[in-house]
Formats: sequence, C-alpha cells, structure tokens
Amino acid sequence: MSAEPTTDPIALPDPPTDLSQVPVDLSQMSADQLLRLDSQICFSLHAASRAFGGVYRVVLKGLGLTYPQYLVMLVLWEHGELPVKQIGEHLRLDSGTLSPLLKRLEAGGLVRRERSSEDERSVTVHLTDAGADLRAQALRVPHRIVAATGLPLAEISTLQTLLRRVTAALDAAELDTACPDTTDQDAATP
Amino acid sequence: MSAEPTTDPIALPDPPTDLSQVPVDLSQMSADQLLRLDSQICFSLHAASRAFGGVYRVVLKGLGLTYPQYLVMLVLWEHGELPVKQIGEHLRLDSGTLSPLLKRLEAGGLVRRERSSEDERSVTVHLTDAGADLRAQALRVPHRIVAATGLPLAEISTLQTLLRRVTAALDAAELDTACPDTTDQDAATP
DNA sequence: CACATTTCAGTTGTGCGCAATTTAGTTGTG
DNA sequence: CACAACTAAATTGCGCACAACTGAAATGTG
Repeated sequence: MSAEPTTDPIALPDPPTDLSQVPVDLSQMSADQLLRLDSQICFSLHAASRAFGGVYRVVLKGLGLTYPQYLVMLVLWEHGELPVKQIGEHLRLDSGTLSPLLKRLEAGGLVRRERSSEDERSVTVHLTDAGADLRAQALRVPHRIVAATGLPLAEISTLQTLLRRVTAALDAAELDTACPDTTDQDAATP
Repeated sequence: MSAEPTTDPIALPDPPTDLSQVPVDLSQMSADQLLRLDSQICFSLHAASRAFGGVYRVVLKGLGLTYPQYLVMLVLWEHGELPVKQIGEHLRLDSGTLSPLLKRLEAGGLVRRERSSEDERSVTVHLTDAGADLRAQALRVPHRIVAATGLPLAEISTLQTLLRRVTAALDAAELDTACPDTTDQDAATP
C-alpha cells in the first residue's frame, strides 16, 4: 500500500454517509454499506454518550460528584430514602456497580446506609444533611447542560423520545438472545 | 415514614414528564422541573448507550470481540493499516484506552503492531489474515442490530442526525469549560 | 418442621474511559 | 551542534459496567 502516515490528511471522526439516501430494504444493501451503516449507528451513540459524560464531568467537578454518582443522587433527591434494589431499578444498575459507588458516596458524607430491620437482606440508602443540601448546588447543573447541547428544547424532546424507544426495543430484544437469521443472509461472498 | 419496601410498587425507570408541555424559556422553569429534565436527558442517553452495549455484547460474543474492539476493527477494515494515533482520531479515544485494547487484539491474533521505520515514535496497526477474515462474519452483525432496535431506517437516521448534532455541540462546548452563567441564575435560594 | 429455592448485597475479575505522568523520538531555534 | 519544545505511545491510578460468584436472610414446599 502507498500509505504515508506522516503526510496523511487529518482523520475525520467518521465518514458522512447519508442514511436517508440508502435503500429502505436492508437486504438490498451491499456489504460495505452495511458495515459503514453499523459503524455510524453504534459509534454515534457511543460518542454522544461520552461527549455528554465529558461535559457532565466538568460541570459536576464543582459538586465533587461523578456522572453516575449524580444519577444516584438525582434519584434520591426525587424519591427520598430507597433500598439499593430500587435505586438499581430506576437506573438499571446492579449491586456490582452500586455497592462500591454507594460506599464512595457514604465515605463522602452524602448518604448513609442502614440494614432494614424488616428485611435484613435489604439495605436502605438515606440522604445525610450534606447530601440533601447538595441539591441546592445541583439546581445550577441542568441549565448549563442544556445550554452546552446547543439544541432547543423541542429537539431535545425528539431526541429523548427516540432514545427511549430504542432503549425499550433493545431491552426487549436482549431477551431473545439466540435469535437466528429470519432472512436469507447470503451477502458474505457467495 | 410510611415506606414499605417489600410492598412498594415496581420502580419505573423514570418519570414521564412531557417535555413539549414545558416552557420553552429555561429561566421560567421551576427547580424541580429543571432537575427532572436533567435526570431525563442524561439518563436516557446513558441508558440507551448501555442498552446498545448489551445487544452488541451478545451479538459480538460469537466473534470474540467486545464492543470497543469491534469499533477498532471497523476502522481497520475500512481504512486498512493505521497508526494508533489515527485510530484514536476516528474513535475519539486516546492511547490510554487504545494501548491495552490493541494489545488484547494482538494477543487474539487479529492485529499486528509495528514501529514505523519513518517515525520511531509511531506504531502502525496491521490486520492479520485472521483479522481480515473476521470481516466476513462481521457482515452479519449490522442486520441483527438494526432489527433489535425495532426502529425503521428513517427514524434511525433522525436519531443519528440528532446525536451527531449534540455530540458536535458538546465537543465544542467543552472548550469553554469555565463558562459563567450568561443569564441571571437566582434559582438557588440566595 | 426441615430443606430446596429465591432474593438482596456484596465481592472478584475483566475491560473500558479518562486524567496524569513517563519514556522515547522528532522538530524548532539559537 | 546543543537544547528547549513538542509529539506518540505506553503506563498508572481511579471509577464505572457487567458477569459470575459468595453469603446471609427470607420464602416456598413436602
């Protein structure tokens, strides 16, 4: 190959294939199109998620919270004390993620964990005074985030609707893991 | 405190505030509205990203790849051999993420890393035969993912356009980190 | 009542993402 | 030529996400 790394033009984040120009029937697409398309779907979501994370990281640094810790605090501010299990249901996170995260929040003095007396298996997470007080500072966060997205609220609404729809569909699809191909897949070099 | 954890109704993923019913002027919104809005924005993207990851994990298990490893392979299949730096520019990942990831791909026999003779600092990543061959199997992936999203291509296109727009805006916004409030922010109990 | 099953938190291990630092090689300037 | 400034990759450290497992407590069934 005649690749000249040092002279190469700048590598753009991704190729600009216009999806609206692409055949609606997936089985009509070429192998190249398929892999490019895929690259765009998964990558754009991946990149968007990380870009959001980056902005939140900057904004939340003032509160001493990470992005997932902020999500947990949002749930607690809205619902008050909750067992770990229910925090996990709100955020779709399991104890493997929440246990150490809550331990850090407790070490930071924002929450307190107590074994439930009714069910000794369950641990209820309470806000401390400091944790409750932090909400006042958190009120400034959303405005800065919305501003950073550069989108009007109407488009944020559209984005959110689509994201929820995709998430619901993906969560449902995860159940039939061993899904075989419903169509004849002979695109791969016959 | 009348909470009865064992009898509580199922905790839904998130409250259903309708954004289109909310004042367009951010400064008109109540503190509660703002925090709920933020909770929705950040959570829906976070959740969507993880839901995608879950589906990819299942589909990619057959190829022996993780989700980020698949992204790297997509770049290599499309562009051929590339220096680490340029892979990182395509995916917005730094060497801290890519170095160990590429080491694993190399251990798996999919890529080969070679110091560039022109610039001894640079490492060029090549596909091995096995790595190139894996592309044939990867051709089946996109169809299964698109099917799992449950969305028609037109909506995927809309979603992608919005995600790209948000990402671009967020990346740009990250530059002015110390952004002071442009509006009078007196919502937080002065 | 005894015993299998289920449920909840927690732990372990792997991999990713990012900040900060290190090491080696390149380039710019006097 | 010498030396500062820059660059690429790797490394270290921390936190998150998830699978797999452990241990304790509750529940179900014979």
